[in-house]
Amino acid sequence: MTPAPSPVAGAPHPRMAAEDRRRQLIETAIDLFSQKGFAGTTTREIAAAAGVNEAIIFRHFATKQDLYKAILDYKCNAAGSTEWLEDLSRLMEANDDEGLIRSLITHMIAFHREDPRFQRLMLHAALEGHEIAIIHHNQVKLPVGAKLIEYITRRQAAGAIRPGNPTVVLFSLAGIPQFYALQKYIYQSSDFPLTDEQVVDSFVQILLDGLRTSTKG
Amino acid sequence: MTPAPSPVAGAPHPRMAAEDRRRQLIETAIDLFSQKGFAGTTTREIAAAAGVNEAIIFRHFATKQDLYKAILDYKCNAAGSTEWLEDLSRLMEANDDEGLIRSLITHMIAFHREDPRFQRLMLHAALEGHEIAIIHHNQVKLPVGAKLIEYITRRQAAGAIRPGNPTVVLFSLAGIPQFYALQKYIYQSSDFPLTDEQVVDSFVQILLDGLRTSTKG
DNA sequence: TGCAAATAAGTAAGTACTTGCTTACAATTA
DNA sequence: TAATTGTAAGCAAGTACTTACTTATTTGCA
Repeated sequence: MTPAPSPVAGAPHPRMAAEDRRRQLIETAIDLFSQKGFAGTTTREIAAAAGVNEAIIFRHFATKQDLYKAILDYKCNAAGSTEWLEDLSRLMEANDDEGLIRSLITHMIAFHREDPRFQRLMLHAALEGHEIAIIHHNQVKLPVGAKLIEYITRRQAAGAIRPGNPTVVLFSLAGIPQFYALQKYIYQSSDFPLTDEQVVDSFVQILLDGLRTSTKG
Repeated sequence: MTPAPSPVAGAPHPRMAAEDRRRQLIETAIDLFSQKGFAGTTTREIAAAAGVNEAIIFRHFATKQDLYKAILDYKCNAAGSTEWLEDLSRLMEANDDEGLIRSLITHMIAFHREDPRFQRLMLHAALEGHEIAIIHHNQVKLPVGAKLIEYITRRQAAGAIRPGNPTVVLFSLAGIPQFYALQKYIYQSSDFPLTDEQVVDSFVQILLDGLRTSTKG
């Protein structure tokens, strides 16, 4: 039983096991789709980048669209986002506002830092109105958002968070790290001197002061 | 001197004056590029949407890229963003933190509400790494950002804004309205019950409390 | 174990169609 | 007439996808 060769793009070894080849094609596709979008990437390019003939793409995936959708399954099965959800739940039960804000910001930034290709891909998909963006939105963002809205509402009732529409509070909470991560990891418009940890600390302080019941009148 | 017919897509009248036709093609191109991206839009589609033969696109624009770039000139010449810059400068001179935050947020949201097509287009361009996104970034966002950084630094020295890296403060300031506008006007993921004015009020309060020198030891 | 048969991974060279862009020519206005 | 706006038809190159066929690996059975 020989160990399967690691699915590296452009590896010299031909004749790969089907599962490995499939993974390699998906990885290569993520690379290219995330850089140039779905319409901007050709199956020929993907094949060339993977170092195989174009036909084998269509042996593993019926259509280009199928390869596109397979990316989502591949990433969702590999994602360890369930641990994070449990983390959030624990902090919510403890009414730990600061811990919750910190965890949310930290993870939102970490997602972009650790997998900017996937985030880029999802942005492309969302802009082009592709199905996979909607699926991802409904499976990941909506549930988290709903839990947070619930928590915010409860904490508002307890007088710990400023009153007002809880969605507005959520937008403030999510907007800051999202914008930061976009600028730093997706557009890479400016190299930024501070580490993510330092930035997170500042964001947490700003949001804590901003979101808690006003100390002024 | 007959009044030029308004450049409406699919207008029944052929034989348009060159300048009008040019404008109409640009408007139509904005529509399609903003929906499907540059690579995802064909010149044939643009011609069909404009109700003319494909060849006349290339009479007015040497290449598809040229039409793409012309959009930027067209929009920049029509933009009334200079007034806004003067508005910002005035508020900065007066050290009016609240007024400045409100103006920034209001205008960032208004840009998306009033011209979501252009914002979508720029998002596409930024993701695909097109030149026009860099030009727009350098001509619009960088100058405003630099002015704001300058202001924040000054107000930090005066003890009015919390200390720390001014770019972090700017990210908080810009991130919230940007995220809100993206969700509401670009992705249209959820219809939102509150008006922009109400949302702006909340954002201003949150940011004022969050950004001013901490009231708590 | 040895080894042919079955299975699956690979390719070269196409398919029908679409792409951005061009050319030759007709209609409209000055 | 002279200039300009328009179009029909098509080009070479590229698109997603197929086909016919070759090669390697696994498997069933002596």
